[in-house]
Amino acid sequence: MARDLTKEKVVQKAAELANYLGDVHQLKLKDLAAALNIKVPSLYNHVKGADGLIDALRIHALTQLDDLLRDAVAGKIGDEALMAAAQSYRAFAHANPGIYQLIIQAGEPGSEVERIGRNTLSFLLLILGSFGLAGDEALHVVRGFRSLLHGFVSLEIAGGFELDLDLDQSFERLIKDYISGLKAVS
Amino acid sequence: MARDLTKEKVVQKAAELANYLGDVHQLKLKDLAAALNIKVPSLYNHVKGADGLIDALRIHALTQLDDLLRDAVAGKIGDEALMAAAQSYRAFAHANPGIYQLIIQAGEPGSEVERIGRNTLSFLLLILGSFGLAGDEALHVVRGFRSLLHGFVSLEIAGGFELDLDLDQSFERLIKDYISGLKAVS
DNA sequence: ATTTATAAACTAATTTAATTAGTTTGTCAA
DNA sequence: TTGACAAACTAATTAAATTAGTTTATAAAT
Repeated sequence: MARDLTKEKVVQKAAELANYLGDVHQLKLKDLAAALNIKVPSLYNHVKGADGLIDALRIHALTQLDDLLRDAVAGKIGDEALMAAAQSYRAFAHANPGIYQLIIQAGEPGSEVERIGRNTLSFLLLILGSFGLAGDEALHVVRGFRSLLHGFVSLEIAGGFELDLDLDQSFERLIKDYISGLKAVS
Repeated sequence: MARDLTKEKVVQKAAELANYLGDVHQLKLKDLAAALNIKVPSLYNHVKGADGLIDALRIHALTQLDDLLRDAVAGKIGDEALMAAAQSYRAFAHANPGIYQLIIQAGEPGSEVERIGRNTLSFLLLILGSFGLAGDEALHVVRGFRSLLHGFVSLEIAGGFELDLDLDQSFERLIKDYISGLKAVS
């Protein structure tokens, strides 16, 4: 019965379904198995149960985000690089509403998740370097920047912004205000 | 068997346990019932099952946050009011790591949750008014401010900031940068 | 061509959690 | 003292995840 199902295909399908549902925790192994035309226990040949699936999805999401950021920022520096990073971060969240939430959990020391996280962090530091920031200064600002991005998109995805007011404008305004704040201080 | 157990006591105990566990979804009805010395089905006399409990905890959290903000800001205006609001928001999150996450979900139109949310929003608008912002301008900035706050504290609670670098400093820096950004534009 | 090893499927059974149905029992008010 | 009700209970059901043990298709080795 060795079919052509792989771990990658399982995770890919899980991501699709989770994004369709809008929340990864609404996806049940029963639904995933059905979508793959197998029985639930057969999933255990590919992922370590529900928890293992979540882990795999987290790695999937972090990898994809890292790729998107690097593509979006390529060739840009300073304000333009920061804005491009911000826009692609938000685009990633919109395209992945169901699994987005998985990216905020820190990885265990030594884990794959931690490795990818550090990778993305060092890339962000590179951008801030082009912006004129370094050392602890830059680390504080990376935290701030991540907070902005995560806060906005997670509120957006959760439906936390109720008013009838353009979200693109709110987002751009937020990033611009923050960037000009960075300049005001330095 | 009419004991002196009330819905308030059930919700209060649930909040304690959830905050102790650090994630409301790790709290099982079995554990809550045990802590209250009753059997699981008896919980249904007080809350509408697991979902009803979550709703009640959300209202509990939103109400508490609204109170804390009003207390913290009382008598302050401008920069000082914004900073006080930010610090008390973060303090709320630290004191309520398990149920904090519940506050970001928007309420159904007409619901209690929506009512409290609007209340807090109008209070924040009041602060921004003292800061010199009004209209759509102010609404965009409220969104930005909420994003900052939520982003920072949720990353913090989830362990998303891995580096050995003072978090209080990162937070204060973030708020200050943003405020000076607001001034730079206006 | 046949055997053998293995990966990946399966069925069946168990565990945990939430829920529903129906029953019992204190307390309070008529 | 009786009757109503709220709040507890037991027992049974449903849903989901997991584990154990079995079967089977493919692919490599004789």
